[in-house]
Amino acid sequence: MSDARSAPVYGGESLLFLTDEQLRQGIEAMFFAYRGFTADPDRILAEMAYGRAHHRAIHFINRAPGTTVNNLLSILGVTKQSLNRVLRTLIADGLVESRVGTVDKRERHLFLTDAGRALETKLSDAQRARMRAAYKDAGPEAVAGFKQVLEAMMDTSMQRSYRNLKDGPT
Amino acid sequence: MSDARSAPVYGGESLLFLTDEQLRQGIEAMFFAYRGFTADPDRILAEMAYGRAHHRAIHFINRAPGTTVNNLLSILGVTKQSLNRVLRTLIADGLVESRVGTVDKRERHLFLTDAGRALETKLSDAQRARMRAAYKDAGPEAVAGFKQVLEAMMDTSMQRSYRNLKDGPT
DNA sequence: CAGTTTATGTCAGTCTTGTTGACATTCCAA
DNA sequence: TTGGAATGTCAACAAGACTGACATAAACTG
Repeated sequence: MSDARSAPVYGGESLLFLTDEQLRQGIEAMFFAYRGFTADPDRILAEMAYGRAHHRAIHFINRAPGTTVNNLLSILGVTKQSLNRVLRTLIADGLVESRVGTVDKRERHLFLTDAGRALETKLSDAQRARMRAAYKDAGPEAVAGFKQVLEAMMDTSMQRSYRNLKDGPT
Repeated sequence: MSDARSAPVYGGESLLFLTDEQLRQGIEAMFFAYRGFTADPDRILAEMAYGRAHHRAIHFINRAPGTTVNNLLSILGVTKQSLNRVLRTLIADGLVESRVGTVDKRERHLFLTDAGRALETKLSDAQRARMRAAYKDAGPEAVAGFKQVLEAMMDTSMQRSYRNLKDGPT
């Protein structure tokens, strides 16, 4: 499995793209690209007292307004205690509003305030600008491949979250 | 710039893939995929007293044996204090060897020991297995697009690091 | 050779963000 | 109605990032 010479086998098509060296390059590409991916919002967040965790919470609350803490938890993949600390500061700072559920009073439904939406836009704009440049640079076919590989890299539970957000819950 | 209706403009080809919604999907895909990307090594590392920082150091030392601390620093993009803490434990645990430079005695050249290489292989295998599955699933054309977009997402300094590792230093 | 720069390492302190444990509230079903 | 399950909160702690200050040794420069 870790054979550096892992034989490029030929079936219907060349499998040279599955050599360990190719895979290693993909791993390094992911590493470096993710740094670029987060760099711009990180710069903005650093000026305020916020971090990447705040960005993620804001992003997904914006994406699915009224979502519950539990739902957000499963999307973000952190513990509720960790998320709660972030939410507490966002609520205290008036960026997020937490409303007690009407049908189930244990649940809290989360919404961005106007100020929260303003920050979301600022962060999103920065991140999308880089994304747009990369997309434009690579072209639509490359983008299709990009998404295809990323989706195949996810756990099935994440694929479900991803598709739910993409297509809307069924 | 944050106009959700950002006009799909038509030039020589459709630019529908550059809508804010498409970019947002790409952002979320990166987020979820990166979790999958790190999940397997993280599980292994958690069993030992190590974290993702140790993995990164081990990966790049393996990739460029004899590299100096400073060089590793610029690849990883962390502070020397942060890297030093990680290296200290890896050296103490006998996974990494630090040799004083022969031509410049200020420099320390870093190498994996046999034990270090063994761990590297274990971590790499896990990560490559997922990568291989994703690649196989998506096919060679998608993989080409995947790499193209990732590379376009990097800062130029990271692109340089990435290409150096890929093609070997000129 | 003296002074400056470079490469590395260390100590101390802080911040973000993850963790576990304990607990309060609410809902639901036996 | 009572006990368990679900939801969310608070407290304490750990990993790993950061900055700043400083020490040492070697290399370079004028």
